[in-house]
Amino acid sequence: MCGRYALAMRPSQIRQLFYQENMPVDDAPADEGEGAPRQSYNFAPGYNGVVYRADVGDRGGASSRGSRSQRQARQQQQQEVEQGEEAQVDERGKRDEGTITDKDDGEAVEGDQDTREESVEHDDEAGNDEKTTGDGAVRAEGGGSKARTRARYRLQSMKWGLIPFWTKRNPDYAAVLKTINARDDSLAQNGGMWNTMKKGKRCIVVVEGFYEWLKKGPKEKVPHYVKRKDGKLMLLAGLWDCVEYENSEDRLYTYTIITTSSNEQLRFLHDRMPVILDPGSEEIKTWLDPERNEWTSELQSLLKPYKGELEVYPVSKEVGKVGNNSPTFVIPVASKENKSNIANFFQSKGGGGGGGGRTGKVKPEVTVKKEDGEEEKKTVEEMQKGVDDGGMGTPSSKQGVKREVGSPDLEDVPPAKKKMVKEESASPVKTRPKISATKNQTRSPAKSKAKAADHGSQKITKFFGNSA
DNA sequence: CCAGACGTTGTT
DNA sequence: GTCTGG
DNA sequence: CCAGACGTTGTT
DNA sequence: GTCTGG
Repeated sequence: MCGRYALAMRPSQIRQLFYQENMPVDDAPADEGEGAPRQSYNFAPGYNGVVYRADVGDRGGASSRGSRSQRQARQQQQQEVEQGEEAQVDERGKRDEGTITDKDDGEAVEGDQDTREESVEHDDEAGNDEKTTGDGAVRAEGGGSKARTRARYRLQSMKWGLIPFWTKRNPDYAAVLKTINARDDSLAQNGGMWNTMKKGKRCIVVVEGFYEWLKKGPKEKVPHYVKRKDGKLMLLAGLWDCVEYENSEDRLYTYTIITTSSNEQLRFLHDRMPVILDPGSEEIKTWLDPERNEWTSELQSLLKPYKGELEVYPVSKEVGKVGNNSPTFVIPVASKENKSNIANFFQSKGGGGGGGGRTGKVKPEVTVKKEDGEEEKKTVEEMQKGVDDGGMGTPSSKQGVKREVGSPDLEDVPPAKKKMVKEESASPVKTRPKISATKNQTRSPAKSKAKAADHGSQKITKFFGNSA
């Protein structure tokens, strides 16, 4: 499902919005430069996106941390969890209380220093511009000398398509494509690829909205855009990891987006949707809590269909072509029932459609930017070619309301990045696979076991606040 | 013991 | 159809 | 996720 | 890295 989304905002702007939601950002990537997140209304797998996470260190997973004895202790805990999951939650909470300032989450004595130093170095490589303390904690604001420490949280640039830390060589594209999403029911199972990350490398993936293609026939697909009705950033539950290929010094950070069943509102469009969490909510705090190092039913229960209100409407087919990028991709396209959607949009925007149309009789015109820098002008009519219906989404398109984060800002179209990141690096790879043997088309044996998400919903609270 | 998978969506 | 690129 | 390419020999 | 299959 979630295989394409919109994120046109700069990290600095995202940081500001996080601040308003009382979500601390102790570090963030630079807006521009090598390794900076891509700003695009057509964000695709393989791009560098914006991820929010607790600063637990790159090795901050449940598996590869701590001394041998600590690990054994954890295994014991894990067995307990398997035996009696429900009862375990409470005990977990108690344990956490005692470890808030203890920094017991694994980074033991030795080798600790190295890890932290490296972590700081790589922050620079990833385009982060602020210095870090590297200790994964920070003084709470206004606490005076008695200030307690709280976990550090950071925005970070990472690549979409998770590559596990144990991976030896650069995986092919098909493999990466399979890890742009992680199923909630896969996380519910005990073993498997997600096992280490779900314990210690949970994150939030920052988007403005995502695209889904409605199948209207065997051949015809109509892209739809989905965003929050309240205009806030859409925060998706995710996992991240950091890999260092053999014979390489470089660390590669990647992420995946967790999917679950669709809610009622999106059912017409697709049967799956990303897990959406509300900004500033207790759920996000729980999901990112670095002190939770085991997978519990509490964490699993966060992965449920979204209960809040979304806005869904058909958009231009131009978005289908990767490399196209335009703010028009997130505005509704006219349907038979509502031919004037787009014209209304441009008029309400104050008559300047992106260097295109004037108000009045002139047809609205937009500019579609290719990633290589070329530009192409199109009238709205042209853009709607082939789009007939799509009425079910019922776009409301009231632009006047507040500042809608998901709405395009035509006066501030972020410059499309011209350079594709050349990854390959020092690795033979890709060479001459011309004659490849037939790929394995193994049928998926429908794993599941799907522990149906229970219905419990949590309320939004004040949040992270300064310390706890 | 070693070797190999591990992940998703969609479509039929 | 299958594979690659973004 | 979707779109688009997918092939060879020989000659200059 | 960890688990499964042979």
